[in-house]
Amino acid sequence: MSHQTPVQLPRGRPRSFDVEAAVERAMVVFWSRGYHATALPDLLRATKLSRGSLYAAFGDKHSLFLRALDRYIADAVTRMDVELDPRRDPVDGLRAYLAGYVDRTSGANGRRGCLLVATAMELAGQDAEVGRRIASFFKAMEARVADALSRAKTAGKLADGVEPSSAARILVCFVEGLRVVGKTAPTRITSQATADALLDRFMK
Amino acid sequence: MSHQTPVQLPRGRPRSFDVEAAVERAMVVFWSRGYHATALPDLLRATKLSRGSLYAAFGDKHSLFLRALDRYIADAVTRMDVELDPRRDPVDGLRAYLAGYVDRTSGANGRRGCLLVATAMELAGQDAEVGRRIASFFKAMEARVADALSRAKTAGKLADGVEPSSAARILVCFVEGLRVVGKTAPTRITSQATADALLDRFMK
DNA sequence: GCAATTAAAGACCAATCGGTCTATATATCG
DNA sequence: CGATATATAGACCGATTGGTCTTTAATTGC
Repeated sequence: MSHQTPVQLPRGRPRSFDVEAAVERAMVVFWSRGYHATALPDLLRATKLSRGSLYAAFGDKHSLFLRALDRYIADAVTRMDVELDPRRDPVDGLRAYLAGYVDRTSGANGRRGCLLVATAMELAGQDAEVGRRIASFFKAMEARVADALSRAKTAGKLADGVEPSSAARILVCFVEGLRVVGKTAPTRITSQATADALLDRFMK
Repeated sequence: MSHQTPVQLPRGRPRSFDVEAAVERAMVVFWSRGYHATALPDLLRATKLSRGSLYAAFGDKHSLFLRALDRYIADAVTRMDVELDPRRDPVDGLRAYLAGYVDRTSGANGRRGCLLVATAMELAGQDAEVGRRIASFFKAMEARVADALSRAKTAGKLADGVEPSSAARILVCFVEGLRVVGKTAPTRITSQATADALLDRFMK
C-alpha cells in the first residue's frame, strides 16, 4: 500500500531542458579536458544552456563536476554488474570485463582516456568529495571482480594458489594501468593479447 | 687528444642561482598540483626566483614544465637502470623494481601521486611534446622489464608459458595502475602482497 | 487576463591568468 | 673606472577565470 505524494504542480513555466542530458554533455567535456582545463564557456557550449540556467540548475562548476563524475561512475558500475553478473559464467564475465577495457584503451578510444583515472590523479588528493568517490569506486570494482573469481574458484577453474581477493586487486590495478598506458594509443591486438596473457595466469 | 674549447667567459654578473635546483623545485610543484592548477606565483615561491629571472631562464610556463617532466623521467629511468641492471640477478631486480613502486604508491607516498601518470592523463592527448615523452618512457620501461624477464627465462626461473615481452606489458600496466589506485592510499602491506602475488604467477 | 516561473542573452564583476617591461641594485670582466 | 650582464621587485598588460545580476521573452496554472 503506497500513498501518492500529492505533487504540488509548479505554477510558472516548466523546465524546458533535460537536466540529465545536460549532465551527460558536461561529463563529455570534463572527460576530454579535465576539471581545471574546462572553462565555463566550454560547458555552456556543450550543454546549450545559458549561464543563468546552468547556475540555477547546478549551483557551480564544482557541483556540476560532481554530478558528471557520479554519472560516469554509475555507468561504469552498471556495466560491471552486467559483465560480472552472478548468474553468468564467471570466466566469461571476466573475459567480457577485460575485453571492455581493451576496447576502451586501444587506439582512438585510448586517447580519449578515462574521466575517473584523470580525476583521481588531478583532484583525489586535494578534494575530499572526489577522493571518497574514487576510493569507493575502486572498492566496488574490486569486490565484483573478487566475487567473480571466487565463483570461478568454486567451479574449479582457477589455477592452483590463486587467491580471489588478491587476484582481484591485481586485475583492478591492471585495468587502471591499461587506461594510463592507453593514452599512448596502443593497438587493440596488443592490449587484448596482454589481457589474455594475464587472465591465463589465473586460470587452469 | 682533446682540445679545450676556449670558453668565452661572460663579461657581466654571473648567474647566481642553480638552474637545475630551480627545475627540481618547479617539478615538485607540478607534481603535487598538476599543470593547469599550478600558477606562476606558485612557481615563483617554490623556485625563489623573480618573474624576470624565471622567464629569462626558461622562456615560459610550458617550457619549464617540459624541463621538469624531463627531469622526472630521467630520475625514473636512472632508478630502473639500477634496479634492473643486467649484471644483477634479474629476479632480485624485478623484486626491487616492484618494491619501489609499492613504496611510492602506499599511504602518504601514494597520495602524492605520480607526475608522469598525472601528466599522461592531463596533457598527453592534447600536447604532442608531452605525448611523445610519455610514450617513450613507457617503451623504455617495458624494454627494461622485458629484458630482465628474458634473462630470468634464460636462467630457467620463469614459469612455463610465460613470454617475457607479454609479461613485461602486464607489469608496466600493473605498476601504473598501482599509481592510480595508490591515490586512495592503500596500506603498504596490501600493495606489497598484491605485487608479490603477481610476480609469483610468473615465476617457477 | 494575470500571476508565477523559467528560459536565453549578455552586461557586469572582482580576481587571477600568463607574460612583458622598467627601474634599480649588484657583480664580474678588461 | 666603465662596460657588461644578471638579479630583484613590482608595475603593468590584455585576456580569461568563475560567478552574479538584469532584462526580456516564453510558457504554464488559475
